[in-house]
Amino acid sequence: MTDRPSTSISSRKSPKQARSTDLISAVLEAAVQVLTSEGAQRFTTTRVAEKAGVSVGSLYQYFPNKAAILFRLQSDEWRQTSDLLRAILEDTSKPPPARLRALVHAFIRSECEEAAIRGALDDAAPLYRDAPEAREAKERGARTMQDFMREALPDTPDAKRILVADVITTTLSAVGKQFSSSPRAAEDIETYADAVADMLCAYLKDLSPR
Amino acid sequence: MTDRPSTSISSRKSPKQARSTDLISAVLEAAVQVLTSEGAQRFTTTRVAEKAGVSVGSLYQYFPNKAAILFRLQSDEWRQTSDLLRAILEDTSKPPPARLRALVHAFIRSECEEAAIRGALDDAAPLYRDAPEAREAKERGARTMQDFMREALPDTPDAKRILVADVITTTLSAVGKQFSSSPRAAEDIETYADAVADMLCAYLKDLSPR
DNA sequence: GGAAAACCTGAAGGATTATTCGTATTTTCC
DNA sequence: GGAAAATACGAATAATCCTTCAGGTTTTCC
Repeated sequence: MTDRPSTSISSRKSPKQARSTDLISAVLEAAVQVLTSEGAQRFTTTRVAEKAGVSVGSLYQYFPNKAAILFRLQSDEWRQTSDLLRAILEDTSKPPPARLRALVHAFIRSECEEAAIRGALDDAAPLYRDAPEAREAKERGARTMQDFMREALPDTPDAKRILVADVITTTLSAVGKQFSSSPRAAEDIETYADAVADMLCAYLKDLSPR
Repeated sequence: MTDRPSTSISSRKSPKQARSTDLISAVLEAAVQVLTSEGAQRFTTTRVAEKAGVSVGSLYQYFPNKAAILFRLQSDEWRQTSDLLRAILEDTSKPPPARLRALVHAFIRSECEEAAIRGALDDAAPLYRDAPEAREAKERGARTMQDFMREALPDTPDAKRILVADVITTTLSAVGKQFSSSPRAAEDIETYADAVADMLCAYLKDLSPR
């Protein structure tokens, strides 16, 4: 919390033996626990090491700094989510609007399920979001949506389609984040997701030439 | 950064003389400068006091803790924005969709104008967002939107209308936050605002009985 | 068995921070 | 002018926190 991380955010050295691999898993698991139970504010390397049952020194052998642990967690979340979304958007057995609706439900549900960890990761974002590794992760997600748009709005000019994809992606991620920041009942989640899907589908319908 | 603030977030004591009123303004101005130039991470009471040209002790005579300064800044922002939005939504000379469109433009433009300070305030949000004073501020904004909805969707059941108002409010604030977190060209702002307005208006149109 | 590589340990260094409080200065008001 | 109230000061306090490093332990592999 004293300064911006000067070292890179990537791994420091790769484990060669079983015990070190276990150590890394233990650290990551402990990191999730510390983050959810204590919050981003009290997320410290010492606390993570303690919870993981290892020494701080060991932790620093595989993570160059505190931000690296957080980035690793966020990175795993991103990959997980992006796989989920790609699978839904590329399922050509359903028409685009149905896919979009399924996407909204899956995404908002997923955000709410892991609200605790995501909220804390968001709070900690200032520590890792400027890393170059973070930028490319987002761009990968944007491309998936653009490919979907090419199918959903085939007659729309490229520039417009990119804009629409951007608006929808931003809306979804931003709304999901905000909605899941308060605890929600399972029923409310579906109701809300339906409303958001209604909105996005209405937008698409409005854009399609009739 | 060591612990959650135990004391309230409200003012410590009210100024009686001119010099103390000046001191408070100086502190708030300096707070904005420190926040935008150094970021939430390096926002410290000492730095604020230094930039304001006063001593830390004086600062603590009118703000019970660091969070109070941040909350005060955020609070001022909220009031400013909420006044702007209310004025637009209550202007009955235009039909609801036109008002909604104007709202989107005004809001996104305003968010982008003060992106630097808002971004830093968001980063610092963990320090003040749990305060009870913060909750009621948000509820006040929600009511304005609901009143507007009563006019835009007169034939929609209450429950549905509240949901729609929630979705639109959340979308707007979340999208505005996210969009303004990267620097944008003036031209892109209008293009983007138009797209968002298209989306919200399409949603409203879809909800209105035809 | 034993050397080398990999790994683990945790006390200590070096920094930073929020907040207090005893003291000094300035303003008010009689 | 002068007492009392208001205000201002800033060194000192008491926490944390991130990260390193010298030295010990375990594993690998011949």
